[in-house]
Amino acid sequence: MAADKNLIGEINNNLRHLIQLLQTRSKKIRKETGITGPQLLAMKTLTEFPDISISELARRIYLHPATVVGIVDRLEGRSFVKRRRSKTDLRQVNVRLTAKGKGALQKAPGAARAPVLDGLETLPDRKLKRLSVSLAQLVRILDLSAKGPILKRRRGRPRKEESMPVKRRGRKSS
Amino acid sequence: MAADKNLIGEINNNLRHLIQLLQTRSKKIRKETGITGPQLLAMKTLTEFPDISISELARRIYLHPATVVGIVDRLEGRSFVKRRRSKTDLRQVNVRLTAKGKGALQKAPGAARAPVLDGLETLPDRKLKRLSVSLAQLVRILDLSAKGPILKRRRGRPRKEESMPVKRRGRKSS
DNA sequence: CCGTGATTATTTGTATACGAATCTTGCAAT
DNA sequence: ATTGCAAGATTCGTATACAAATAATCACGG
Repeated sequence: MAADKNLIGEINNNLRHLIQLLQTRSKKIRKETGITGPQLLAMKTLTEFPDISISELARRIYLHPATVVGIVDRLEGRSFVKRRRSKTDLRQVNVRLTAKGKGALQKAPGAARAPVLDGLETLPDRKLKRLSVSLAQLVRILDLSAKGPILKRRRGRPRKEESMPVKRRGRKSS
Repeated sequence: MAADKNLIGEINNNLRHLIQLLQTRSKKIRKETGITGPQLLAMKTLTEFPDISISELARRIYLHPATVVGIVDRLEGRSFVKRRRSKTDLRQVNVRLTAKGKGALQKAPGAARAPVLDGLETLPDRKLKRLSVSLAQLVRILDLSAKGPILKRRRGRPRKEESMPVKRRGRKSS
């Protein structure tokens, strides 16, 4: 068994398995809390960065804006978050947690608050560090491979806006 | 910055990012080959293990049988695979690649054939080994945490069956 | 032989998840 | 000002992905 091939194949396999485990985990959290993993992640992010736009939220949780629209739709449907059209830039829509949303977050059990890492705390620091480094390396490699030789610079500027009701736009309103 | 919290948070973050990168990768493969990542994975698995049941295929690629049904549906729709009801166990449905499916696999570019690891080969063996070990560790921890204290033994027995046309069953046929 | 529970594939329902198209708004160059 | 292009949010279409329910079959005990 060629060492290289097997190593890479094993990594591949473990990645598949890993993703499936995280998926199952999300389902379990949903059964326990009524909130899915991505929804929880979005709300957690909104705790840390209140009132950010859809796009910025998407960037922070590594999702496509179109995906985040759906997640926010569902959260808003349950009154966990609220949308507001930005005053300074009418294209943007800002999202923020409601009191009900904050309450739901607090009621979520520990497993939900730390979306991944139940057993990780039992690992010695050394292995934890190694895991972190390896993951970062993997991400970096995939990232470069994805973006190719191009490297895009992005400057973020602070934003401040206030309220305003939100009217949907886009291709078609039902 | 508390070392522990940050490490775990970073791992979490990198996992998110990693999943998104793999997702994007799958889409790119689809544009290039017309076949998605999971479909490709299923076909690759069928190359290695021809004529296995839906359940076994699902186990091998770490997916829920219900998910695999959809994937096989689409592959069968394009005549890349074929379903056959097992003769020895009428509950099972076996899947195998067609000539067209094999051809499509061969035509898939290198990136598609190694679903993840373009840049990985450039890594020195030492780092590769560390990555593999860390991933395995992570998977093991999540797996245990998912299954809890219970450990289920599964014995797989070999299966051999032959042809037969497939008629759909289940809740309702359209 | 007959019932009972387990196994297998499927369907249904719901939630991600992304790309492409679209509309609105912002911004800069002419 | 006008034109044109970029950025933001949304919709649509498609593909994962899983749990629960369902139907068929199997394996087994009596």
